[in-house]
Amino acid sequence: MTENQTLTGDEWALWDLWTNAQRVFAKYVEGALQREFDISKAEFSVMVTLHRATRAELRVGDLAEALAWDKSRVSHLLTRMETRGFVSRIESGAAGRRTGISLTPNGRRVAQAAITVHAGTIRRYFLDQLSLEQTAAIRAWSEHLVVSENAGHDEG
Amino acid sequence: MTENQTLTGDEWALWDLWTNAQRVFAKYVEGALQREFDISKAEFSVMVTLHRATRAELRVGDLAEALAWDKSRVSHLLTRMETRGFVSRIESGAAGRRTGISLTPNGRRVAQAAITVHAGTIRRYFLDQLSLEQTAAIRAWSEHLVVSENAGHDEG
DNA sequence: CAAGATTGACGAATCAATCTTT
DNA sequence: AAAGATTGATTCGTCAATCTTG
Repeated sequence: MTENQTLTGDEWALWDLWTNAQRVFAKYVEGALQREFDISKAEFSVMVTLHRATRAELRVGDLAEALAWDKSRVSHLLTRMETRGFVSRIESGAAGRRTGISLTPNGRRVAQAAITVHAGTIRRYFLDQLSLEQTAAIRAWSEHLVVSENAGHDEG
Repeated sequence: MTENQTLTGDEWALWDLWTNAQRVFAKYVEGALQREFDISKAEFSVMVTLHRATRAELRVGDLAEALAWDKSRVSHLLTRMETRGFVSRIESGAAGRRTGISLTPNGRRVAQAAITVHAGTIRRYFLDQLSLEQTAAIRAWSEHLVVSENAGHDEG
């Protein structure tokens, strides 16, 4: 539990270093998407989800669940992406005339290219920088956290 | 360099796990500040910087530099924090009647308590979860990235 | 009215433009 | 005019309210 605690200088330094590294890394990853395709991380996430989907059309709720986002966030973003010609909202006549979302041909083209660039950035600044030990360390810590969330954790 | 690249399933899984862990961790850290003090991460950052400062008053530019933020962001945030009674903008008569920023008594009290809670959260979800090897791994990767930024990196 | 989606209002961050002091 | 700070416009995300379909 969170008793009265403070961090030592070393602990603070590690924390500070780590948060800074995250910031720098995010800057590289998102900067590449912005520079080369003028898309945000959020737009990229939607593109990836649509691109990977086996079904041709996804619903807003599917996207929201896959991305763990608010439905309204998805809806707002889709409106902007529709304006820019990346996605289209279509009628899926099959299972009850619900609105379906799909990438436009142009959106699909951008998605493909962005995924490649994104993979390169991750490789360059993340995967290629990690030794086996570092990979294991990151995996272990990450798994612990993600599992703790799914398990529901006892909050103070 | 970023040639035509894709990620293997394992690589993608590691990346996905890691980004998820970051999200979960941020949720814990920021959630605690929000829940217990109703302050955002940004407000906390300003409080910490003011609290740690040796000088009694900092200028907007000092805060902006320390936090690596836009000056206007600092200014906007200070306006909100001033409204909430956390900070005050005062005249520092000494070195040329420039506006100085300082924590109010209440702001200082909240800052102190928030720093303690924050330290506890970091301990619980970050420091206590890391073995020596993991700590070293994270430090090495972080240092590499942060140094690469300061050195200026060659952008493909 | 329940589920799914959209819309509007607001808070917060960014960028450009403006104001102030020397 | 240069440095420092603020302000305004725009954009994105969140929350609550509304619209729509069955």
